[in-house]
Amino acid sequence: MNDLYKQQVRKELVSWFEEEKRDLPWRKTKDPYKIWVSEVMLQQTKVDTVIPYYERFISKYPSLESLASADEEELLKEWEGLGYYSRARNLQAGVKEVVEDYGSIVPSTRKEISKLKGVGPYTAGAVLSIAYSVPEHAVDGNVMRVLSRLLLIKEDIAKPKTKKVFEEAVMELIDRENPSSFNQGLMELGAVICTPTKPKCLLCPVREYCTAFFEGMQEELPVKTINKKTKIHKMKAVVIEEDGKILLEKRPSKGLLANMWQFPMVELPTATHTVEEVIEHDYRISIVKGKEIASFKHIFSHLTWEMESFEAKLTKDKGLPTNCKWFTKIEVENQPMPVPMLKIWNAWKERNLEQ
DNA sequence: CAGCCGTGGGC
DNA sequence: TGCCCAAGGCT
Repeated sequence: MNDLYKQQVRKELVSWFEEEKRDLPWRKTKDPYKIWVSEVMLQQTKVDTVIPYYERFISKYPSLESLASADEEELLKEWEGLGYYSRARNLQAGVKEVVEDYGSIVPSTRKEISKLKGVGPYTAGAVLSIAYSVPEHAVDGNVMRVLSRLLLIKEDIAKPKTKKVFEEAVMELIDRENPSSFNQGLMELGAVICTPTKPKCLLCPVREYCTAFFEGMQEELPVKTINKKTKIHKMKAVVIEEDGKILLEKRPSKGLLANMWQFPMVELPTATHTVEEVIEHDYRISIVKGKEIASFKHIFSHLTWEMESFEAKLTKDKGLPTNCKWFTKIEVENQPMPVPMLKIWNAWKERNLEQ
């Protein structure tokens, strides 16, 4: 990259971004806290999905202090449906660190901000450049795709080691006068023009500087390996109503769907045992299975639940585990539940509470 | 480093 | 339908 090339790319990218950028809620502010919230929500999540969550979240937690003192269950409820729920807990933990250790001022150096829980290399660079105009790299999937094409970088972006190549490229190319628009410009370009398939090269502001376009290779880049099949888990859940209350179980604080609530659920890999038997063993209750509620497949990033759910009647209670609790139907609505549980709950309500 | 961690949408 | 994809971080 010679100096003239870099200057031209910066100029075209920044001016394109400032003229064409989408009107998004988090682009109305430079508040480091709000930028931080948006960046965490946007991790592996589409803009259109994030918008309503962001609006509700900032409305409920407008400041570092308000989030720091938030109730964790309420926080998770705000996050319900967004996925990757540990993001919410890590965000709050990071915010608490800022309030307690940094006088409620989000740190403005990579070294300091990177110490915060949930703030990795990307989020650090994004907050620094967007909120503080610090010329730091913010390399995500978009940036790797755009730069792999612009600079004809053929290394496998699935390998963690490769990210360093792109971070170094950004540090060389970045507009030090306007790192905010430069970094966002790269991501915006990746989102609307330099898309994974069928990139809109004829609309691209840096087309004439793009090596892959010159070579006609834009569709072949970036190089990315990987794809593993998800393992199937056969899950059976039961909705148990007793004296107008519903039995829920809180999941462990680590691992899949941490701290979320669910209906009592067991995995039956083989047909060796019945649902009733395994429920009795795991929950120390006896039940009689009733009508089926909903059956569906729920695909996570690395595993699949083949769900079946049933109504059930309680016949004996030998002392529930401490993570189980009875809730009124109103209270059930206020517990943070993952999407597959919401599906069951909605199907159950439709049958039992309407007319 | 590799595996884990959600969800919804596009083709 | 099946697979890929998205503004990643943690362990």
